[in-house]
Amino acid sequence: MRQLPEPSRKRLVQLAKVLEQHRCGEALTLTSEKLGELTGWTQHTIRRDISHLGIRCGSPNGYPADTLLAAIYETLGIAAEQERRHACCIVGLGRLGQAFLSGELFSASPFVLAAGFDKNVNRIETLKTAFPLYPQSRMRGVIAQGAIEYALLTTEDADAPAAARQLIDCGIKGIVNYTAAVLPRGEQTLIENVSPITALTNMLR
Amino acid sequence: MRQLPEPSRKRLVQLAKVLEQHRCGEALTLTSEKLGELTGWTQHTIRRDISHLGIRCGSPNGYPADTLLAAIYETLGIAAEQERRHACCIVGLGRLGQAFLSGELFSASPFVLAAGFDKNVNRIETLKTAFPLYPQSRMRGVIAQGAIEYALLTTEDADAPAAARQLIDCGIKGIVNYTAAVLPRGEQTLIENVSPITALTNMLR
DNA sequence: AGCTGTGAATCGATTCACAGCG
DNA sequence: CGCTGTGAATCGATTCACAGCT
Repeated sequence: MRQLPEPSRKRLVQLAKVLEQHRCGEALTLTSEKLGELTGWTQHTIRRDISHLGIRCGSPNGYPADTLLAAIYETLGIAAEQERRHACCIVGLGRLGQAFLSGELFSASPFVLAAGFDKNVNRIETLKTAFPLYPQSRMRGVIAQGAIEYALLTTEDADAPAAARQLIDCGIKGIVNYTAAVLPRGEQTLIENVSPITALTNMLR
Repeated sequence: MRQLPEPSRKRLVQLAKVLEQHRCGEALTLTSEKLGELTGWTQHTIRRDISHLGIRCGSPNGYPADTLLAAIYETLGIAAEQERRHACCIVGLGRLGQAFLSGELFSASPFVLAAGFDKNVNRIETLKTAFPLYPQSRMRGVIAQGAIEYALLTTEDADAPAAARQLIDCGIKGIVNYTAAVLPRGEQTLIENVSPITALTNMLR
């Protein structure tokens, strides 16, 4: 099996969500045409993406939804069965960071919030959370000890590059960047930019 | 001038941010190599992207930062001078939506928050904001009247598809989707998926 | 018969390589 | 001389077209 192309990977993430949404009560099999309608991609693209999974579960009435979903989970590394969880942390506990603190957002996902960091010690003493909060200086140790893989970056824009550099030095696998700052790049650290400004600017035309 | 390729557009958005960060005090000209270091892309890619702008401002010491920035703004449609503002709204005023309400986030951008919507009337009466809040039923009228172009979608996942359909029917230009739901597609409506779960799942490997 | 799955063709983006310019 | 700017080459993803399966 060849390495999954990046665009296909991202589409499969969406496709998995579509299948989850359709899970209960809906048709048990879905054709590539139907999946195309639901996602906005062509049936060609859908079929190619699915073929990357290396299963061969198609039939004249389409793909069995459950088999397909399982195969996507498998390929993406979300092996549903084996209950593999990925630990995440939040860096920056301002207004935006606090919105994620409840952790409910993550309850139906393979991710768990395991720690929060802020440079303001006052905040970490005041806030009530289901997981521990630490001053940013303790980042390295906590990330290593807790085997934390990913980070949500929700600091002030001005503090973001420095915080990102720390995270990269800790060997974090990926940073979801909610700030408008452009972050330094690390060899092994992936970055997804999701600041509202960036997203909106991307759409301008 | 040909139509700007989508990948180049997105890189130019980032490049503009890098130039803004370097604006004060730093070198007045930047070579493609330097820009490459700052962004993680190759100098080839950078030069190609800049060539799409159709200016010819390069020299052996690189590009003049201010000219370059102005050209990017021009091409992206953020004509800094003419103070063209793009009105946005927030749909869904739960924890996450409220984090955006202050609108400070948008102050250094060409975007302005012009309205908020929630299906829960209680919320729109309780919250204090610098712009008006409405029940979701009034979306169509408010969006038309306020010439609102873009929306941030921060409802519960379950309510997201319906809200998106409404927005698409209103002819909104783009939706920044903070929910994990996969949204229906409209002909003229762009969608950026920025839910934490989606972003994290994209990075899994 | 109608779908999938996949080689082959196409299309578009990135990279190379070098001419032209400051 | 060292950079930019851009045709040409390469690389990768999407689309086409059809063989194979159910």
